[in-house]
Amino acid sequence: MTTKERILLRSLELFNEKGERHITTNHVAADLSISPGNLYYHYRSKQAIIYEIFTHYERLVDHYLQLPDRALSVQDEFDYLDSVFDGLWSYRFLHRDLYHYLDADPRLKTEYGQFTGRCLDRLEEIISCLEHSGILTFDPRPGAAHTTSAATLKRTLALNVWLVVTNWMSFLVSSIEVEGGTLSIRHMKSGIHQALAIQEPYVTEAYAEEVARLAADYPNYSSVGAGTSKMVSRKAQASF
Amino acid sequence: MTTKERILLRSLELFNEKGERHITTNHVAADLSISPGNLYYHYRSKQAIIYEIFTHYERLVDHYLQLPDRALSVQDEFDYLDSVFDGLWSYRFLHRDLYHYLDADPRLKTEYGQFTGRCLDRLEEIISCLEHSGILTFDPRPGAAHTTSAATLKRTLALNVWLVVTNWMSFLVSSIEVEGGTLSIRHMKSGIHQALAIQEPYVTEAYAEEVARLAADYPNYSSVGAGTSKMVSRKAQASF
DNA sequence: TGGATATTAGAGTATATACTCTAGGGCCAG
DNA sequence: CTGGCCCTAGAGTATATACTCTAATATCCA
Repeated sequence: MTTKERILLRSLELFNEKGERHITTNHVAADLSISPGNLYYHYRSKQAIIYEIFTHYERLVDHYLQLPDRALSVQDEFDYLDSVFDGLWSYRFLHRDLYHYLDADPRLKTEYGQFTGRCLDRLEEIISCLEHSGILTFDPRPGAAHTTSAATLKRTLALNVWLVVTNWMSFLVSSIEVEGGTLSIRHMKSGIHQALAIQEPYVTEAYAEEVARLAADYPNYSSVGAGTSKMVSRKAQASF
Repeated sequence: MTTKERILLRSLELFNEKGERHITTNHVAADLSISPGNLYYHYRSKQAIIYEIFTHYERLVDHYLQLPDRALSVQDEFDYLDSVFDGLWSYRFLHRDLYHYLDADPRLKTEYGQFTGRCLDRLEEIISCLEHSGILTFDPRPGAAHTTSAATLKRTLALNVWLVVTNWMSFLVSSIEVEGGTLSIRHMKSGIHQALAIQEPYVTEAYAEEVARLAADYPNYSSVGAGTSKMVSRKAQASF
């Protein structure tokens, strides 16, 4: 592995572990037992390192969201969610300070905006494929409210899934008291249930059971961490 | 207004406008035409200022989410969403660096975790009230998939609404190219549609129309900003 | 081999910024 | 008055940190 690659990789690891704000370029250099000058020979700024990490992240997620050349199964949907959560986890520092990075680098802001757009398009296509496979349906059903067109519905659904998935970790951080104080990929994956819940009303009866069965393999939010005490122990104590 | 109050208020304004990272305590002091020493006489650290802003924010949102002593109307639901978005907007700098603030201040982390828990409880109660009013229903419907209990459904729904609402702004920042480059409360409010969309499948037929009518008053995401070109111009070109 | 090019070292710097310290002014109770 | 106390000024500091500069060393190719 070249020095340049080592710098990138180790930066990512340290940023994820300790937070980018706390890791100086000198830290990274020291950790790799190279000199600051050396680091700056390969990357002209800390910003440049972060930018390159972003491009890796985007490439990874683009890759994950590719559509196969066949109909989609329920398992496929789980694989999508699973791998996207993996990606988010591997680059988790990015989402902790996203606003700041976009604010500091106009080029990044533009490209990241395009990336978001691409992801939403893909998500919408995936949803359409699942509809085509008979797993989801957006046809108005008897007794159900249907004031929105199916197309709008799918676009909105895609966006909401994206919002939940990409912000699941920040929610965990702000609500959970994890044992040991550190989040793990296991906690992260509990977000799959949240994402599924959004589409649940659109799952056809024929596939409902399979979805539920596959979902059971993933850790549940309330089981995985302490949470707020009320979140865990509460049992349908709703006021009515 | 006392000097202490002026410091807090102006800090909030500057943090929101320019970003907390870019506003030093010296900036705040200079802006108020007071000395740094004076500022530190009232607040022993920048952290302390931020902490106090947090408590104001939490008090405000707690206030917004109070349950009235009567049945809830559709209008009430819109009022909830509307005012929470107002709150998020007024304290928007908090959500830009949330992770960092919680990381830097354990006391804040604990209290914010409790705050999140409270909000989710309130949201769940509101949802239950709306169900009681006949606006929402979680009864299994013919032809619909129903593998989850109504109680779990409501809790999950509350959390998803919370996720979408609290992260709507960060999505806007990362996707929209706003005219003039600055986000406004108007952009923010377009998130109401997103939040509503999550509960849409549970709206009873009797109230669907009223919900749609009231929603029409709020700006739509695609109309309010340029967005990614594809987001705007695309017209149901889904692949099937 | 020898010269050019790529890489590395590491001390050093410029700047930002949160915060301190001392001194003094205004105000009010006694 | 006057002594004490809340408030304010403002110069100053300690520290962090992104980045530079020069010189030395490795590597590669003719």
